[in-house]
Amino acid sequence: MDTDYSAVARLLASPARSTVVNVLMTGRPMAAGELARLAGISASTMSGHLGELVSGGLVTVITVGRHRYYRLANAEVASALEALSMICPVVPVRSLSQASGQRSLRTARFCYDHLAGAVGVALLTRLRALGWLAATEGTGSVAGQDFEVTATGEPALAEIGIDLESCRRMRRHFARSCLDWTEREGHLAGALGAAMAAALADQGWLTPQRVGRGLAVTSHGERRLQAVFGISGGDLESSPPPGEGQAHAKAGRAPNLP
Amino acid sequence: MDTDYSAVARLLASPARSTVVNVLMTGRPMAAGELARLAGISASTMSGHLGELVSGGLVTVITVGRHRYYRLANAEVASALEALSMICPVVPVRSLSQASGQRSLRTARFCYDHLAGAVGVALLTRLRALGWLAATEGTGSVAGQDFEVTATGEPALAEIGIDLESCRRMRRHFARSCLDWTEREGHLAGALGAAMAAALADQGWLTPQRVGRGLAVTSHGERRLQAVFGISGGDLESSPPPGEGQAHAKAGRAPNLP
DNA sequence: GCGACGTTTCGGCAAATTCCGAATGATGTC
DNA sequence: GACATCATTCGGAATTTGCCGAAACGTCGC
Repeated sequence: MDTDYSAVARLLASPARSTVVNVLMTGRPMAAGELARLAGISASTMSGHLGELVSGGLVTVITVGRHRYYRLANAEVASALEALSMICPVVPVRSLSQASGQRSLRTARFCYDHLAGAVGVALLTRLRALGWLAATEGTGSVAGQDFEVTATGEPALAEIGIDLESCRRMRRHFARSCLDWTEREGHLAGALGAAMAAALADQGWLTPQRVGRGLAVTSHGERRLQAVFGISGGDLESSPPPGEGQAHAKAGRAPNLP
Repeated sequence: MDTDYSAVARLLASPARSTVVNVLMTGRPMAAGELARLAGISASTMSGHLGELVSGGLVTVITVGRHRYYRLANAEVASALEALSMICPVVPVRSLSQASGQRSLRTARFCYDHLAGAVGVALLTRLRALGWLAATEGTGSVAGQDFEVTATGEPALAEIGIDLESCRRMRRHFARSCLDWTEREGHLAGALGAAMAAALADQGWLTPQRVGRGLAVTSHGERRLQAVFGISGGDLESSPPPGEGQAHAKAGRAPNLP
């Protein structure tokens, strides 16, 4: 009944392994050698780290020929890492591109395999406002809400290249909101979220930053987001200024001290 | 622009420090010596651990006489720990009380200083349904929603011993939903959430388990929850069966492999 | 089959971590 | 003021961890 954080935390405690999961947060599977190069350590050392991450359940591996591709084990791991990142320092990789990188991370990024950040949040908001997506019966829940595509949404989503049928066939939630840890609102996750992220990236609306997992909206994407969803540039200014957290609760309930 | 998980994770990686934050998740400030006893290590060793947790920003300390009481630094830390706990193993402390402890943790528990679990979720749901609480303007957000007490809610909450004025005076969010990691829905956080948790515990509706941070609903509490909020016992059966996570996303988007 | 390449396993070294007991500070009690 | 209590700092021992290079294993291309 007690939670033991130490086993999972130990895996993240090494800078090398921390770099690995950080890179894998992009959603892109990565080969062992490439991860070694990115972390700046030898291939043999990285192999040991990856073995630990796999046996710890944080990462899975698929073998393709002589390569072995690693990725995060599941959405729960990605979700936990997102939450953890809110109390972790952000390391200044390049003082030059740092500011722009930070900004792009808040604007748009991959969360495991779907879209997070201001774009992800705006997208879900608009999809609901446009009536393309409707919440399923549910419990009037505030988070983790499931959605279904409406009759109007069906052709509209097909228009932008989403294959709804293959989404439904997948053995995962079809569409559900996922708490966004920078925007503090929901963004679209599940099979549909992954498909939309893939479609938007594929059609050049978004382009990955050279470093990190941030995404930038292309000028083409800006026009299309406005035309298709009615999302203007102003919607992508991330709402809460950085450093203003969920609750400064220092003045919490008075403890019953002796 | 990269997140460095290692610094924070290193702090949680030791079983002793993991025990500390786990205990502090109850919201109760704890003295250094008591924490040492709970973790089964010497006072001097614990003192070193606590120093690291404080300088790492996870924990704060207040000095009262010759005692020093430690607590989690803020709601963000508690939130991150909640999320992390979803991918952490649960350690069987006592094989006897384990099952009942697990259950009580899903039914009700403290999340930092407010109420989480099925009770916390049911409470927020009912407060909205009864019209005592209304979402503020906001952005039609799915999570992290802020709330205000309505004209009908005002006297009703006063009835059960909530001092709304002192809640409003606090330098923290008045009322806001916080994602519940076992129920996957929102529960009531913020100053009002803390006040309600304190009131319910104070009036004997809930009673803390001997071990861990779980809470049990007393039979008196069961009657009162029904009478005041219309929450029946059935509402407190936690909805998603354990082990059924947010998204089994193994069949994620096909990676663009070579 | 042969060499090139990506990856993992093994042995060993350097550094960090964890822990304790003894000593020191600070505070409340008599 | 003397003493007990709570907490911290210091020094040192046992253990774990992170890292590398060398060697072994599989797969690909010729």
